[in-house]
Amino acid sequence: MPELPEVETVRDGLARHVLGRTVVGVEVRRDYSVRRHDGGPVDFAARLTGRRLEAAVRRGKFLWLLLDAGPGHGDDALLAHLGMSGQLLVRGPGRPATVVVTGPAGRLDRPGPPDPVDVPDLVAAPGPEGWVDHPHLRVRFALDDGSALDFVDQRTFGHLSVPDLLPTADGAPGGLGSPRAVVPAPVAHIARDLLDPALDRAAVVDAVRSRRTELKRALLDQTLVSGIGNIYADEALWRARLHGGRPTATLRRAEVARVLDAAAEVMSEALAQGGTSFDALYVDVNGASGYFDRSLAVYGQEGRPCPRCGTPVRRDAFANRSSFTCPRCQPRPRRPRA
DNA sequence: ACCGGTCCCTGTTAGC
DNA sequence: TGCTAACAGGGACCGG
Repeated sequence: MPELPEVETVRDGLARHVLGRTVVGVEVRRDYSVRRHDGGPVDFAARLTGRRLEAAVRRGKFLWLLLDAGPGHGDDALLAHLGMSGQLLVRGPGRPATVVVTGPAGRLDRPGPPDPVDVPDLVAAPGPEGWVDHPHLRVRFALDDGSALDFVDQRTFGHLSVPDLLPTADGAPGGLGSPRAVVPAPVAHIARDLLDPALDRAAVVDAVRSRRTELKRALLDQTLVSGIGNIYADEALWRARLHGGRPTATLRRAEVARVLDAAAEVMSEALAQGGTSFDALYVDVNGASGYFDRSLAVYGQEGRPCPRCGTPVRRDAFANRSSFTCPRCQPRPRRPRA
């Protein structure tokens, strides 16, 4: 599923493939994919038709395309969250599909080669006259140059909407890639992420310590710092040699800073690996799964040796999910987690 | 106001 | 072999 580095790769791809284009048609094939849009599917399509895509912005795992200002419509944006299986594919006129975004669902939680069926049907797709639709195509945007932007989402946790824009609280750009100090209303409560130069790292450290919860829960709290999911939380905690069950109140400033640095580091590395050869077909899919195959120290590695000390990685239930730790590098707190 | 638990959804896989 | 249950994931939402 797309984590922050993958979403950033998508943002970058959108910035280079669809900016400046105008939406000439919108086809909503699954209403559920626009369930967060207030006016429903018809209004969703109406608000986008005729609008120009002006900037591609990301904050945490939220992604949005700023729409042109003008009479007859508000100050708004096309907002996307890819959920756990969302993809945005640009299908250029006369070319096979360009994979703008990773990756077949489940590649990260079940490491292995890319799905041999999921992707090749895109390669085999003929030109615009006879496009073969992806089986999980949910929404299609027809663009004015004959290309299309496809929202494909197997598990439908992702969603699209066209919300109004609000000014940012700190006056800084709304996110990476934003020329303006605005954010979509549904993103207003989402904190900046670790790749955002406007993030106040020291303030995040204080905010984490002021919480009355456990460290991993705080790392996953998108109102403190955004973009850290279950995978990166576990990897960052392992790098920082901290147990996610540590009560935040017992943490030193330096410990919180260390785990935040580690999270930023893991994400930057993933971005560097996944984003290098973006334009080549399927590189994201292969690159992403390759990165995770080789680079995950603990996540999903139950029973395999810790890369640092060789102790078997341990799996514990956590909030209806799993946590992976090295029992030696990451000692559990004295008081067992609640 | 804050915090933890639940649910949304689908395809794959484990287990009976 | 064929079925069901468990599982993965982020975030909105709700109840304490």
